[in-house]
Amino acid sequence: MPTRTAAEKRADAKADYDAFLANCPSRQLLGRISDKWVALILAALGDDGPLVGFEGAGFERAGSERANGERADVACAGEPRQMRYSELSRRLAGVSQKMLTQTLRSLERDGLVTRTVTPTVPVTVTYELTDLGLSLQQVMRGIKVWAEAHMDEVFINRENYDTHAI
Amino acid sequence: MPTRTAAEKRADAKADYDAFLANCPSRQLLGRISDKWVALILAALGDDGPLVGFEGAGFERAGSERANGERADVACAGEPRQMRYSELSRRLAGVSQKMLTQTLRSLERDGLVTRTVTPTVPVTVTYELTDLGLSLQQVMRGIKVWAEAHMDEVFINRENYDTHAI
DNA sequence: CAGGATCCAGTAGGATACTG
DNA sequence: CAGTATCCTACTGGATCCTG
Repeated sequence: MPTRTAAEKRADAKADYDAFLANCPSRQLLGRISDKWVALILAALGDDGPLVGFEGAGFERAGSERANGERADVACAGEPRQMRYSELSRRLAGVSQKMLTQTLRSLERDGLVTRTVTPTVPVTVTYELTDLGLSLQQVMRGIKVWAEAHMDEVFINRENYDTHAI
Repeated sequence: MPTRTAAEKRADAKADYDAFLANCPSRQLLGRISDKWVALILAALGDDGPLVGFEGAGFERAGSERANGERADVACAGEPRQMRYSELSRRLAGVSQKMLTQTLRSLERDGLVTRTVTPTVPVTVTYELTDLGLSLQQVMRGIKVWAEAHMDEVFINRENYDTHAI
């Protein structure tokens, strides 16, 4: 059958992408997902627990208890990771609507999140990770965690660097 | 003892960093490391093998054979992940000297890589991951791999998105 | 509520030229 | 070789106003 879409042809071409190459699409994709807001959005939509052993059995979720009130807006009840625009906006403190919308659109286009519009009185829009998005979230999560975990160490290194080498 | 550096005071403050907060230093750090060039530099300095079981025993390294000459500049012999400036420059195809130098400085300052100058005739500078850098590389590697692995899927999603929703 | 549309400042980042 | 310095453009991203 001669009617094959470009997508199909690309799919079974199985090109071995290499982000080290300047013109490889994966380089561009890498640039797209290596983004602060992407990391935070994915983390927000996926922080219903560590789910380390995802493909297997028991995935325990991080106890959603944050004793000190302040922000208990995590909203991870039941079958989680499904947030409204305004929830995301509040969770990612300091994000501008432009960046939030723009990043969400990009994620939606790439098939990492789904956007669901519910025609209530004031319209309700929810975002949710797709399976693909979840797979990326698994690795992106690590970056955020790493940053939070090694902040102190980095601080000390910076101080050394700045004072020692003037 | 009253003589405690700011670094020390910060260290045992053990603040629970949260990148979701706008003013948290970890947010800034997250922004810094969520970078295409950071990902590629770390990957280049660390691609001496999968080293999944790093802390444990046998780490097999990816066979450093690239039959077709062209670029055999991977230079992962012996005790690997130690690259010269020019090697990195060649490996990260398309990177400008400015971005390469700038990113390397930043990584050095944060204690992720070490910079070693050997006063040969034309000076020789090598970069190497620190333990801290290696720990980050372990997670950053996943992003590059993910991008390369899911490129096709993303392509299809984009096509659907673009055609379906005009 | 969930954005779309603009405007505009800041900076990321490439190109080029020069140096120890 | 491994940068530094400078210039300049383009895009990032915030602020603001507007709409269904």
